Amino acid sequence: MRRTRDPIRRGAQRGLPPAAHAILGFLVVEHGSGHGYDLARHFAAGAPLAQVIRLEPGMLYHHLKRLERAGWVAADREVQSHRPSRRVYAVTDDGRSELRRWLGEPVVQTREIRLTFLIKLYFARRLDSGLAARLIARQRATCARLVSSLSAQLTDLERQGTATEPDGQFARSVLSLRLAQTRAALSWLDELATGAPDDTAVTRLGQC
Amino acid sequence: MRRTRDPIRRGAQRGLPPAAHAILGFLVVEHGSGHGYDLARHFAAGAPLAQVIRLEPGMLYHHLKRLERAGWVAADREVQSHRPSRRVYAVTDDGRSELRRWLGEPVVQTREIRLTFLIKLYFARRLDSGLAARLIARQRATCARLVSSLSAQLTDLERQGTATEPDGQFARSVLSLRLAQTRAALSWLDELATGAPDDTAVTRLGQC
DNA sequence: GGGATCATGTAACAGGTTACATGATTCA
DNA sequence: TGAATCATGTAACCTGTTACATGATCCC
Repeated sequence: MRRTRDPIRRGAQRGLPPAAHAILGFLVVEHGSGHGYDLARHFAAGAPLAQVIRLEPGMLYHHLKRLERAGWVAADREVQSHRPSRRVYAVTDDGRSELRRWLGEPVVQTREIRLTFLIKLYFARRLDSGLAARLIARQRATCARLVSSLSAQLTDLERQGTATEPDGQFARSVLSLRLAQTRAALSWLDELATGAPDDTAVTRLGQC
Repeated sequence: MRRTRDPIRRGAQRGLPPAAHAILGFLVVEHGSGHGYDLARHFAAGAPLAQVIRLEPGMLYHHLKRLERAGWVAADREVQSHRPSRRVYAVTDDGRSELRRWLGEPVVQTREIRLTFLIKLYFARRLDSGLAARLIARQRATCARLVSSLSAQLTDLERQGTATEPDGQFARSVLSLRLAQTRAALSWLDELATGAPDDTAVTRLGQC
């Protein structure tokens, strides 16, 4: 007897992935609507976001369908003479407020800075410099809390004196890597906020 | 719009993922053989590698099958009285040399340090301290090259003077984040090699 | 008697990568 | 005449996550 599984969507609870939000972002930047082929250019080699996220046409069209299902965009078929007809997607009010919410929210983990945070930064800067400043400030606070927490954990580990045993040594290495990466992110965020050159930020790292 | 296509990739056998190598590593550490249930303990909460990689039983058994298909382990059914019979996997000679090869190879990208490199470090230290020293040295060299390359790119960007335009500013931010993260990894690797405390390494960052 | 432990898996779902299908039109 | 552009997808194949199936024995 096969039991049907409780169809509560685990995936729907999580928000859509950063790629979907990037699509939403480009639609808003381009006056609120656009079609797949046109959007693909923003992810092709040479485009600024291409250094951060890769998005093949297949996935692009997939995300557009998902955005439509979520009610953040509305599709309309546009027939052209001498050209294949296209699906034009327009951002809805829900889509706009979702993008705004997402752009203001910092990422929780340091490793997400490389992808998700950079995408947020790109659109926040293009759409609203105040929002960008707020995003950077909140991300800074999140990273600073993480640095405190990691420092405390590292101190605890050293107080336990297990750092000389192999497993303790490894645990210490893991924490110290995380700490180093998060501190680097923190000083990079300071740089973003002030526009100061790189060397200044590196020097500042020694003081924190 | 041109889409660059790489037709060679199809049949090219990618290596097994870091999780599979971690399993191989534990088998070697535990005298060359073991079974799934036992291996699962090394990935359960509280185990040292659990801070780095998460591996549910389902994936663990999946990887064991793949290791067997690759010829790196050989399975044998062991019947026990009073206990369910188990599949005991023994590492083959091919498996041993593959592990050794993998453990000596540095990771190419900075983001792989958080997962793949830490796993390599864990097993290299447990199996052969000379191998660990070599791994760290080679990873250091790889990161140092990356730092040079990223610095050069950043300098180029600034020489072009596009850093004031929105897209140029973004490209600069992306590069400077990568540079900061790779520099942090580099000084962490120095720490690993010397065993110096964290503060020393942070100070040293200002000099490089 | 009931939960924890031993032991190995499968099913369904989620998400991404790579290659290719389709077919018109425009341009060198 | 054939390559590139316009435009939207599908198919096959990976990896990974979560939950559950199965059934014994050990410990309280």
